[in-house]
Amino acid sequence: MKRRTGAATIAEVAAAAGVSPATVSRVMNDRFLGDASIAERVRSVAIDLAYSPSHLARSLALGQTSAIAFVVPDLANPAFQAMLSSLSKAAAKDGYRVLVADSAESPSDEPLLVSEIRRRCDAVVLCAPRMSDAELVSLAGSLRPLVLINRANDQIDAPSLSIDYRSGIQDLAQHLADLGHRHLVFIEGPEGSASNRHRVDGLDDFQRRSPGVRIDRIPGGATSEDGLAVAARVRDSGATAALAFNDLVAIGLLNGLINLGVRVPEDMSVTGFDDIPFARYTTPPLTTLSVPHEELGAQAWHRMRALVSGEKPEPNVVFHPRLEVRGSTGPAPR
Amino acid sequence: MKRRTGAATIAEVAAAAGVSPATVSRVMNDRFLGDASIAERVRSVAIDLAYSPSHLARSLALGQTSAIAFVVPDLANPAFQAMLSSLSKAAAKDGYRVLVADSAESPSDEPLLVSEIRRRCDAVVLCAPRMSDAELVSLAGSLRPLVLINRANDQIDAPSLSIDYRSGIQDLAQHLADLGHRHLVFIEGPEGSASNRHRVDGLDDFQRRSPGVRIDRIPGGATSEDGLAVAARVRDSGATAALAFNDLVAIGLLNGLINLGVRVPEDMSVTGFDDIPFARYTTPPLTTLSVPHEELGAQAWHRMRALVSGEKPEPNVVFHPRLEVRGSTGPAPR
DNA sequence: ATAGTTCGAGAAAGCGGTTTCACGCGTGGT
DNA sequence: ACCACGCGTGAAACCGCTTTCTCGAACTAT
Repeated sequence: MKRRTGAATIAEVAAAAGVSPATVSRVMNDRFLGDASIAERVRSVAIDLAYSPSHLARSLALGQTSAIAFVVPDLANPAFQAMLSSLSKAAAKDGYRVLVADSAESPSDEPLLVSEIRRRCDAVVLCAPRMSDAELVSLAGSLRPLVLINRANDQIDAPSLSIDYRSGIQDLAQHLADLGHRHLVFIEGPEGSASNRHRVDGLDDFQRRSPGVRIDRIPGGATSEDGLAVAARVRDSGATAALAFNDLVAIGLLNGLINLGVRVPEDMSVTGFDDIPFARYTTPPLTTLSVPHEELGAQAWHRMRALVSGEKPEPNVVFHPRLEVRGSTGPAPR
Repeated sequence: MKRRTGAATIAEVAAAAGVSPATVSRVMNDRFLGDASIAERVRSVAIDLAYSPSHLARSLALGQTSAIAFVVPDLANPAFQAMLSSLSKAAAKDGYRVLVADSAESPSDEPLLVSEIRRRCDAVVLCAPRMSDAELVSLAGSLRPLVLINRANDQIDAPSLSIDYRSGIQDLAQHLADLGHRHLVFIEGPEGSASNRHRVDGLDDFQRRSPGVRIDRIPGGATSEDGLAVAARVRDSGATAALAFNDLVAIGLLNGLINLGVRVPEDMSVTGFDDIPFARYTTPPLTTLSVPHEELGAQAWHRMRALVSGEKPEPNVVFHPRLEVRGSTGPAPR
C-alpha cells in the first residue's frame, strides 16, 4: 500500500529503542511497570524521532475517538454559536473535541448528515433538529449516545435539555398585554421547526386565556434578513406590538421599521427571543427572553460525559427563559 | 479485547452474503466489476444488517480522515464564528468535516493544543494564533498541510490569508483626522497578539505622516467587557475619538461611554474593526472596517482543498478591509 | 484438444496502535 | 537442589477496513 505519512510509528520507536512495540505502548500510556531505565530510553527515542501516537490507530484499537459531534440547523446563529463555544470548552477539559455540522443547506438530508457525522465520533449532540418527530425517533437508536437540545421527546431515551418556549412566549405576550397592547403579531420561524411550533402553541394558550387580545401571525424565518423583509407587513398589520421568532429576526425587523419611519417603541413594540449578546446593544435595546445558551452547552457536555462513561446522566432539564425588559417595548400607543 | 460496539462489521456482512470482505469493500465503494447479482446480494445484506463502514477503520486504511481542524483564539468572537461557519459549509461540500478548538483558556499551551488536534485530522487551519513567531515557525513543519489566516509569515511555506490591519487602521485614523480629530486613543487588543501589533504599527505609520495628530494607547483586550472596562479611562484621556481593537471592544466601549453620559459621536467618536453582523445595529451604528470573514473561511477551504489533493494552492491574498462609515463617528467637538 | 489470455473473487498483508497471553527468568520456601 | 511463584517483557491477535497479489475458471486462438 505504501502510503507512509512520514511520521514515526510505534514499531520504529520500538526498533530504535531495542524493545517491543508493546513496551513502547505501555510507556507512552504510563502503564509501564518495569525497569525505569527502559522507560527512559523509550521516552528519549520517542522524542528524538518526534514520535507521537496516531490518534486514528489508537482510536481504532481503543474503540473510541474522544470526539463528539454537534449538529445545528444554522451555525451562523449566535445562539447556536454560544452553545458551541461552551460545549467545546467543556468537552476540551475532558480531552474531547467537537466536530461541527450545519444542516442549514438542505434540511431534508439532515438525517443523513447526522448519521454520517455520528459514525466519525463517539456521540452526538443534536441541537434543535429540523427533522420530523418520526425521523428523529427512528434515528435516535442508531445515534446513541445522544443528547438532545431543544427537542424533548418522550419516545426517545436520551438526555434532553430544553427551553420552555411555550411559557416563555407567553411571558412576552403578557408583558405586552400589561403594557396595554391588544393586537399583537407574531413573526413565525422556519416552517416545520419544532421551536416555532412551541411558540405558536404558547401564543394559542395565551390567547385562550386573554380573550381581549388578538394575535396575528406572519410567516418569517430565523434570520435578520427575514425580519427586515417583513417590516412593511408588520407595520401594516394594524398590530401595536410584534413578537419576533428570535433576536436575529427582531433585530432585522427593528431596523426595517426604523427605515420605514416607524418609531420603536412609541409606535410599535418589538420583542425578540434568545437574548443573544448583542440584544442589549441594539437601538433601542431589545426586550427579549434570556436563554442561557452557555449553560445549555455546558450541561449538554455534562450529560454526554455521563453517557459515554456509562454513568447515569443527570435528569433532563427544562430551562425557563427569563424576561428581559429593555427599551424596545413600551406602552401601547394612544 | 472483546469490545464489540454492536455495529455490524464488514466481515459479518461478508459472511452473511457468502462472499469475502474484499468483495463487500468493493461493492460499498462502487469498485466492484463482477457479477451484478453478487453486488445486489451484498447490498441487500448490508441493509438488513444496518451495516455502515467504520469511518475510523476506513480512515486508518486509507490514511486520511476527511476532517480538518480549525483553531481560533476565541470561539465566542463573531468574527471567528463567521469564518467557522463558512469554512465548515465549504468543507462539507467536499465531504470534509471540521473539528474546532478554542485556545482562549490558556494561550500558553496553544502549540500543544494545535499539535494534538492536528494528529486527529488531515490538516489544520490556524486562525490568528497568539503564539510567538518562533513557536509558529518551528511548529509549522509538523502541522502541514496548513493554512494560515491572519498571520502571514514568509518563513512558513503554507498558504496564508490575511487582512491588512496595518493599512486598515490607518484608513480609520484618516477618517477621524478628516473629521477634525487631533487626539485619538487606541484601545489595544490582547497582549502579544500579532493583529494588535499590526494595528499599532499602522498607527505609528500614520502618526509619522500626520504630525498634527496625537495617538495614545490604552491596554484593552478583545471582548465587550474589555471595552466596557476602559470607558472611563477613554473619557478621561482627553482624546476626541477612540479606535477600538475590534467591534466587540467598540460595542462595550460604546455602551460604557453612554452609561457615563458621554454622547457618541457628539462628544466622542468611536470606531471598531471587523464589521461583525451587529455592528450596523448598535446605537449609534458603528463605524468600522469591513472584513470579509465569510470570504476568508471559504478561501481557506479552497486553499486547503488544493493542499490536500496535492495541487498548487492559489496565491496568498491580503484582504484590504473596507471603511464602513456609520453613525459612531462625527466631527470633532468644538 | 491444448496453450495463452482475461477476468472475477478471495487470501492475506497492511494501516498503527492496544492488550492478552505465554514465556523465561530470578527468588523463596522446603 | 527442586518446584512454585511472581514479575517483566515480547509475540501475536485484534480493532475494521482497503488493496495488492494470486489463483482458478472461463474464454479465445491455434
